[in-house]
Amino acid sequence: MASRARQIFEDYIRSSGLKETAQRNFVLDAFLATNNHVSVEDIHRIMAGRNKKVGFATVYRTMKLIADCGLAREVVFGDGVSRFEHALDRRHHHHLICTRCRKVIDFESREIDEGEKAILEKYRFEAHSHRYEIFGLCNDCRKKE
Amino acid sequence: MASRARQIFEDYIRSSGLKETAQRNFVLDAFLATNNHVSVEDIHRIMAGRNKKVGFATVYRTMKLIADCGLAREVVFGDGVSRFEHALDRRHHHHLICTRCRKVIDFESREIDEGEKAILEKYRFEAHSHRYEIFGLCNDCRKKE
DNA sequence: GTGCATGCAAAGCTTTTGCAGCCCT
DNA sequence: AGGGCTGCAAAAGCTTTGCATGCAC
Repeated sequence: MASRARQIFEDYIRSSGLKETAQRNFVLDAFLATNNHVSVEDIHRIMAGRNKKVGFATVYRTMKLIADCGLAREVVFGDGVSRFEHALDRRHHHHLICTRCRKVIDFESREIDEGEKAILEKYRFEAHSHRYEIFGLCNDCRKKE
Repeated sequence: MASRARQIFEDYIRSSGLKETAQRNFVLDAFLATNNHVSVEDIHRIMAGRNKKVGFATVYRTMKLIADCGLAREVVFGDGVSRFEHALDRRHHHHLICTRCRKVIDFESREIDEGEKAILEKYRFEAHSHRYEIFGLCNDCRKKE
């Protein structure tokens, strides 16, 4: 699947008249190597560990490309840092965020989706994107308390 | 109700060993005069219009106090600006945010609340706070399209 | 009188932008 | 050969902090 992602990225680069560069591929590989919710700093650190130093500006610029071609989705947890999660073959979901260990659990809920649908109809609102984030303690951290 | 808010603020100030100052009251009054979702800059502008100039730093510091005593709740819509909404006698709710006219509509949904409850049980997660934000076009802006 | 509060400016953070030099095509 | 790409540094925005002065108690 990583190779499929690379194919999508390459196609996007080509069809947009952009150029395939080593840096862009390093950033994509670093992102694909992660599981979830990485910040630009995370990506930068991963590459540094691989001796693939790329400037922060380039990481920012490349992550935008990766998001534009549908491989990543930007998520904002409200701590002033933007993060990216995988979007390829990934259904839309929401997040449980542990404020103690910083773990993020993805969830989906048919009931919540139905509730949203009802709200949108009630207010005749046309949704383009949405996010539902629940902050608190995960099960592991509750046990440790 | 504004007077009740002022009472709560005054009690909080006194019981914390802080000092009641003209600036703090100006900020509180400016906040109480608003309806919804104001940024620090909004507060500052309102006071400027009343010829009550207070430094930005003081507005930031005072809004934190107002939130600490339960009169305001901080909300983050992901555009890099913190905003505050009224919290006194205000049930928890979520937001529909029009990306065109920037209007914010509050909503509540029993169905969504139930869905959240089920998710929390499923993951044995202890929620401390949550937010559900739906971005898109409000009814007025849809008509104008 | 003491110590917190204020205001200004400076610093902090994350993210964006400008620009000279570099490299893909 | 040419124009996009990179990296550095500077800038931009929002928010916080340090510090001298001022004011509440």
